[in-house]
Amino acid sequence: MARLTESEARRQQQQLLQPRPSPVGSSGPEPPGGQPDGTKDLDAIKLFVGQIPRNLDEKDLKPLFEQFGRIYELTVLKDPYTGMHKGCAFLTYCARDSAIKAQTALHEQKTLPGMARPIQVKPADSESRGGRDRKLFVGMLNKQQSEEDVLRLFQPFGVIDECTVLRGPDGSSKGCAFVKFSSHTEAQAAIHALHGSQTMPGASSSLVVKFADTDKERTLRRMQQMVGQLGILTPSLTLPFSPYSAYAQALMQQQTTVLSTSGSYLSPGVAFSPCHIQQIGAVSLNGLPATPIAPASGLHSPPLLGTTAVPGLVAPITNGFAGVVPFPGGHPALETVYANGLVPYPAQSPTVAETLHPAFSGVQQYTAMYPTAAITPIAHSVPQPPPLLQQQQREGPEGCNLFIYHLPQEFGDTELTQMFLPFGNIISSKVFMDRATNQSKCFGFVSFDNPASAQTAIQAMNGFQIGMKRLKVQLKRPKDPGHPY
DNA sequence: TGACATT
Repeated sequence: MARLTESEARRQQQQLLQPRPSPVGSSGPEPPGGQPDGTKDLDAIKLFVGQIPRNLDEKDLKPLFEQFGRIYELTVLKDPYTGMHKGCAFLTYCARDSAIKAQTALHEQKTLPGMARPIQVKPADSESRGGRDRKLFVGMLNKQQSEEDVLRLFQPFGVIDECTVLRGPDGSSKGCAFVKFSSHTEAQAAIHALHGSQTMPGASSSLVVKFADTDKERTLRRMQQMVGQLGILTPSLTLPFSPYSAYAQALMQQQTTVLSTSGSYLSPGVAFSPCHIQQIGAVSLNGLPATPIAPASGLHSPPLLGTTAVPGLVAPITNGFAGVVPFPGGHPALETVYANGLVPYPAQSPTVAETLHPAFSGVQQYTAMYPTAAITPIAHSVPQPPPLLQQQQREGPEGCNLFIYHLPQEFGDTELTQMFLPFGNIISSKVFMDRATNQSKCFGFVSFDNPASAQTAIQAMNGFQIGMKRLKVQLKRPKDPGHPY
């Protein structure tokens, strides 16, 4: 009964999150009541209201709820496609207190005309899940510290709903944890008191306590890491979701594919399984100083470059790039670049940066032509260990083979592959090595299985800046420059 | 600067 209502609510909320076409006619002459009105408390609670008669819209409901305080936002849920009233709403008061009053007074207490069941008024699922309002990320823990130790550390600041130390596949701590308080205020207090307050034995810097990333932020962070680690100079690094570079876009697309392939953790209604948490942890930690990828740990041997320290399901891409990060020495400039995601170039203003990147113009065009088909093979190639290793040096059909010059010295086959993975199905990729020195010759080949992918890659990557160089990406010259006769 | 599937 109440169960049913809840799961229904969840479904409805999920539907709400799906893209919906612009409302057509049926929502009435009034603008939908979703416009935020005034300001709300930082810790305001978004309420889910269920068991509303379908003939009542926002303006009909307003008086009922207004008696508990000023309404910030009230939105009746409608079917995204039919625009049909779904019999429930989201309600946010300006004051947190009003929400509590309304819940107390109304939830299960009153039945609206025509309804078989009493009205439901309770915090929306989004209030307890997915949001970053009371969940903390804790980094720089001692790897010996267990959930109990973390609890002990955080208990003084409030009621803890959940505490999870992130662990690797072998069960060893990753030196970080999630701690969920019962309220935003408690979480905030813990941040103030604990962040940077102490350095755990064995940790490389002081304790990190911050609100956990939302899914969006996590995705963005990962994208930025990858982009940053590639040393791409792009002003979009600080502008969330600004579709600046075709490459960033491709990465985003690819990640979406990866994420949805590996499980439904993007779906707000689905609780993370411990397994997912571990995978997410492994990935999202990359940007933090505590990561296994950080130069502190044993990544200083060239053989590790690009050969994913974590040959996992979720993050071969990330790891592959991450492998490029720590340059053992001899490339201070690049190291700087990769570490902070910016190119140490005289030109760092967005304007100049843009002019440096012919490839960045026409992003929309790129987006439009980015074929869905090109994404699909990625989904296949990602979760499986890449079978690319053996099939080197295979040329694709004419028009599918790229010649790439000005590769960073450190780029190996893996990095090359991963850099071009977003654009299509790669048949082979090869960085040429000087056989005497075993050093890269800074050029290589990538072959796609279709000419469109090759063209897309050229569009996006030719002129692409990595470190101090800009890539040259062209079609490989046809095999026989002469003629068959 | 360099330059098109190598030993």
